[in-house]
Amino acid sequence: MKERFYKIGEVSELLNIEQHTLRYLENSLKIKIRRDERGDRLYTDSDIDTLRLVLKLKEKGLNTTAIRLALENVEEEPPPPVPETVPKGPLVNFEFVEAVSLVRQVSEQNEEIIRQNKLLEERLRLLEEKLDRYSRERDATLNELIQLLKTEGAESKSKSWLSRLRGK
Amino acid sequence: MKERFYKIGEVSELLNIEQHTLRYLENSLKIKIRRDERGDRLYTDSDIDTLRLVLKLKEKGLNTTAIRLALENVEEEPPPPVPETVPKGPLVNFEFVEAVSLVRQVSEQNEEIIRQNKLLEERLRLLEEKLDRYSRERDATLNELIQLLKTEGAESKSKSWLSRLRGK
DNA sequence: GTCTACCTGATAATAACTTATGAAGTGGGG
DNA sequence: CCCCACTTCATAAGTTATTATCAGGTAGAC
Repeated sequence: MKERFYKIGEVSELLNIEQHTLRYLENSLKIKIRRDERGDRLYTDSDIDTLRLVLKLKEKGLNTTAIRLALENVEEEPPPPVPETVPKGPLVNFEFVEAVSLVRQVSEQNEEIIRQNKLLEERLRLLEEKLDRYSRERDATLNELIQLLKTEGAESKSKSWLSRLRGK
Repeated sequence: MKERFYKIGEVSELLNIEQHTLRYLENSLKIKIRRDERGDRLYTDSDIDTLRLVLKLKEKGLNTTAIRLALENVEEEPPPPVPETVPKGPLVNFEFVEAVSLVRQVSEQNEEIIRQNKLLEERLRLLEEKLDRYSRERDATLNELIQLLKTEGAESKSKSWLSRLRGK
């Protein structure tokens, strides 16, 4: 648990970065580094990890702003596994929180609409089926009628089918 | 469901960006924009949304790479329903970028739902029309038939209407 | 006292990124 | 035929970001 501190010279060698670059990063990224009584920087292992990350992101081509943003969302979040509710970090990350909650909200609405759509869809399907059945029935009925007319009509037995029709 | 397309000139005015800047963004961000037969760019509403987002991120100071990253996490998965929980960080806990991408995702989903809704509505309208037509037709036909049966059938002049029916 | 390792602030030199312009060409309309 | 609104490719110009250097200082070690 003994915290180990590195001076800028060591870090510089360790990470192969010029000291002035380290100072530059510290400023531009607004990274806070401890100081001793004399004002000399004291880098912790964690700081070095952060720097390694920064270097990686830089390689990827992210600019200072993006890296700073990324760090903001990292620094304080390693402990909590998956934050059930909207993450904290209220100090810096107002917009982030906002975005997340917005997403939640919209997502919920979306789900609701999707549910309703499903219901609608089902109703629609039933209706279509019904209509289909109806039209088929109608065809059948008419065909039947026509058949009757053709056969029985030819025999002049009009009475019979007429009454049958009326009976219905 | 009618997709509306904008030419670069319109988009330029709409978003207040020079056309060459739009082309630059397209290249640097590797955004894909549809073209017509002549090669002219056709921007969809979704494209414009994307551009708005890009502009916002630019204002925040993110560089091309960062924005591209943010967009990438989005473009890929439009179909997946609603992410139940906010996904965990991939490479580096880059939650902000993810949030942004989530927003895009969700709003895309939103559009999709709206599209589906419109489709459903259209189907419903067609069905109603169809149903109307059918029932009117059916009534008409049956009435006609019944009329025939009542009048002519009663006079035993089956031949005449039967042949008429056959003539049809 | 001189070295070494650090600090700050300012400035210079580069590199990278964005935006603006120009040239040359296409196709639709009036 | 010319104008308009596009296209591409290339290049210039303008901005920012990053890296390097220099100057002037402090404190501990030998």
